[in-house]
Amino acid sequence: MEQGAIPIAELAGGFDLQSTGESGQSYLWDRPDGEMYTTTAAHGGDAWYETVVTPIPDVIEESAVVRVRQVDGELRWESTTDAVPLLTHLLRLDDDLHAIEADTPADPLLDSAFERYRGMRLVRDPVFPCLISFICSAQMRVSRIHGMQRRLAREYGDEIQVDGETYHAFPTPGQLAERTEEELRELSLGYRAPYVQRTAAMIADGEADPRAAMGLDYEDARDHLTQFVGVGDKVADCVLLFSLGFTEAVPLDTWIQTAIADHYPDCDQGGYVSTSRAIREQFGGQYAGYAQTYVFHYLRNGGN
DNA sequence: ATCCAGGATGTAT
DNA sequence: ATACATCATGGA
Repeated sequence: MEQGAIPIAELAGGFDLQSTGESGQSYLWDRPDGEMYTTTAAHGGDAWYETVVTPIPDVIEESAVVRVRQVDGELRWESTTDAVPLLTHLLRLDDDLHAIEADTPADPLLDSAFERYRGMRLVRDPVFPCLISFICSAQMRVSRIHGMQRRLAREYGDEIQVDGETYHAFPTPGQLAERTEEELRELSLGYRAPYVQRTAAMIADGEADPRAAMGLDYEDARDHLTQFVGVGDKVADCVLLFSLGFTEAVPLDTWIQTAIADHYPDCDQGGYVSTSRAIREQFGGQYAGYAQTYVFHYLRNGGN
């Protein structure tokens, strides 16, 4: 594989690979050391993370294997292609974290969360794997969501052999659409199995395209995504934030609902849409999703 | 054993 | 629009 390194010092606001990779944004990376989600983020870490990326228009034309680790102030990578534009895309390395933090309102919770996980970036997942990941996320723990995506890739995705190692791409819409609900239940998807199968079929059949949301205003984009089975407002917000580049999206999950109750009670407007508007403004508007992700990771790790 | 996890759906009001 | 029961699974 090709190799290279990106100096962290060249990235505005730095970078923290472990908090970016293990904060419950993306479920498409894996640690070959088997320690995903097992160690606290306290000591940073220098573990390898790897993923298989299927073609992304204007970024990569062929499927690629990418491995990356953070050590000695560098982001070192191995890949079947030039990983610099690919990692820049997937890990949003061109975001200016200084500017984003400066645009985020100061309050005790946000200050603590940004300080604790400085260098954490949003991800930009491929949209179909992201959509399936968050359909699977309903009432499920982070580590188990990750396990589901690993099993889907291992059972139904294309195999790629590189340097004697076997990698598995995430299945395409067609590959998932041709599985039965019963087969997916065998992977412990539970009641989410028919949601995954039916959404994959909608996309494979050309009935709907999640990428069409990219050309819409934020709330219209969210409504567009809720047409998929198993996708409500919250999952739609996750796809907008972690795949489609809507950095203003604030997914209202259980942790953020708790944060609203404890820290921003005036933002509780009853329904999802109006509460979303209020917390989005509370978190600074355009990059409110960054604040959401810091708060989520901070609170989920015990608020310390 | 009982509770809970990055919620969504179908149904009734 | 809003309220409610129901939906699998496995770890604490």
